[in-house]
This record gives sequence, C-alpha cells and structure tokens, in this order.
Amino acid sequence: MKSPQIDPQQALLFRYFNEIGIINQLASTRFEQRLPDGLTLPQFSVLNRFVRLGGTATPAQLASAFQVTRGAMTNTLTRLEARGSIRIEPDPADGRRKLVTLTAAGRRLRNRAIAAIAPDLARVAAALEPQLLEAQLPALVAVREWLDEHRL
Amino acid sequence: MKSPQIDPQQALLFRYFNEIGIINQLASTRFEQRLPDGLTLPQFSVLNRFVRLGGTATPAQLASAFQVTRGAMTNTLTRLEARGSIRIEPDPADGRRKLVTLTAAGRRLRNRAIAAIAPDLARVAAALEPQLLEAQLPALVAVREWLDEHRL
DNA sequence: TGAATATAGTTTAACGTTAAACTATATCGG
DNA sequence: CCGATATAGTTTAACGTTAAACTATATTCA
Repeated sequence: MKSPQIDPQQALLFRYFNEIGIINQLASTRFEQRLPDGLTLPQFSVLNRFVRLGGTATPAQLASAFQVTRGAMTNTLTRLEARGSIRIEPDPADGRRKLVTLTAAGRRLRNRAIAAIAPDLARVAAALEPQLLEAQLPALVAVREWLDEHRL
Repeated sequence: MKSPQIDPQQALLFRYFNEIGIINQLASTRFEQRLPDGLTLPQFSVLNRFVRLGGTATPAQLASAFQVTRGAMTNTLTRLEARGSIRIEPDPADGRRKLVTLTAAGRRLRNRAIAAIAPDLARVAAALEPQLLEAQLPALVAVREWLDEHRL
C-alpha cells in the first residue's frame, strides 16, 4: 500500500521541469498581454524571424525552427496571412512546398510589437541581472538540444 | 524604413525565454506520451501533489500552487473527478469553498503513472547530468519568483 | 445592520498545441 | 518506367490555457 518512493534524481527532474513550465507560462502571458492587435507570441516569433534573418522559408522549415508540429505552423501561418503580414506562395521548384515571405505590413507590425514590449522588457532585464541569465544559457541550450535530438 | 535595433539585453531575454519555451514543449509532450490512460501532465501534477503533501486543498489553493487561472484548475479538477481520482466536496466551514481530496483510485493511478515514466526519467537523468540541473535551479527559482511577484 | 467590497468557483469564447488521418507531389530502386 | 516510399502540407478532434463575464457566499465598515 506504500507509494513508490521517487528517487532524488527523478525528484530533481520534476522540480527542474516544473520551474521551467511555470516560467514559460508567466513569461508567455506577460509578453502576449503587451503585443498589439491581439498578436500572439507564436505569430510574433515568426514575424521576428523574418525580420532578423530575411529571405523566405517553407512552413516545414519554420515548424522545425520553432519546434512545433507542422499542423501548428499551418495554423499560425494561416492567421498571419489573413492579417496580411506574410505571403504564402507555391514553390515553383517543388510542387509539395510553399514559400513564405514577409510583407511590408508584416514588417511594420513586428516593429510596432517590438516597440510595445520594449519598456517592459527593459524592466525585466533590469530586475533579472542579465549576466545571471547569460550564465544559464549554455546549460539551457544543452538541455534543449538533448531533448530535441532524443525525442520519440 | 529601418527596423528598430533590439538592444543586446532584450535579445538575451528573447533567447532565454525562447529556450525555456522549447524545453517546456519538448519535456511536456515527452512525459505526457508516457502517462497511462490519457492522463495529462496537469492532471498528474495534481495527483502527485496530493500523494506528496497529503490532506485536502481548495481549487483556489491548487490554482495558486501551479500558477494557473482558477478556470484552468476547474477544468483539470472536473476531469479528475469524472475519472474517480479525486473527490470534490463543499467546505462546511465556508460556503464559497470546495475541498478536494485524493481517492484510493487516484493514488493508484498516480503510482502507475510514476512507474510508467520512471524508466524514461532515468534515461533523461543519466544524460543530463543532475549536478548541472541542480546548479541551475536557484537561478530558475529566482526568475520564476520575480515573474510571479511582478506580474500585472 | 445593511450596503459595498472581496473572495471562491464556474462558464464561455478564442487561441495554440498535439496526434493522427489524409492529400498531393517527389524520389528511389528494381 | 512504375510501384513503393518519403516528404510537404492540411485537417480534425481533443486537450489546456487565458481573459472576462457571471453567480454565490463572506467580510468589512460606516
């Protein structure tokens, strides 16, 4: 009738991923509340990617870059296109593919979004000590990469 | 026509929360795939809390503990009750409140869930070097606490 | 004591997500 | 060259989440 005892390593993993989950929840809702025009975080992330990296990308490439399923990316891209922020065209070189590009309106929307969240982002940065976050980043990347490469 | 330049601090925050978000996504789906009977992570988390801490709790206390809205907790508790894993009763001392308790079946389900995820959890723990995760925890807790105390 | 306010919980609408089934096009290999 | 397989993308159903409106009960205080 006794409950199985969780060994310390497993308890550590639980706590670790639990903290990660709560941070994600708090940070996501915090940012989304400030994004203009009901823009969501996934939508903003796609726009931001195009401004930073430029060029075009296929839906599958975007899904892979953001680690979501292609179905989820279809959803995000459909909404961004309906909003006029991106253009989706068939790839002339491969009939299976589509090519996604940012529109001028999409670029403007992204810039407005950046401006809208900047003040709060500055507040967060001031409180959280960037060097502390910076120091954590390599470990986070290692965890993310392992989970990505060893999923089932 | 130029895009606003994101300052380095803001870029760091973006990368940081982006890594957190992807880890959360990968870890959540990984664990949920192994949970028995279509048990979800939030449902398991509630059951696990009762096994570890015992006693009773109100829906509001649970919502606060897991940092979700009360509406989300209502949803989780309704499903757990429908499954027979918990009992929800009115609080005789305060007509606004309800009291949630774990059933014997709920305890068994949680124990089966622990058993189901243990092998994979051990694999993750073996790969991710527990001391590396342990070292990160205080910083994660600090970030989580700041976001929790300074939300709007 | 009674009105204003605070707290507990539920409900609804809208969103993102996954998994799985499905269509369509490309590539591979006998 | 054609059948088998791989890849790209979409659709659907089910879930969790938030925000906001709503009901009900407690508490505060004038």
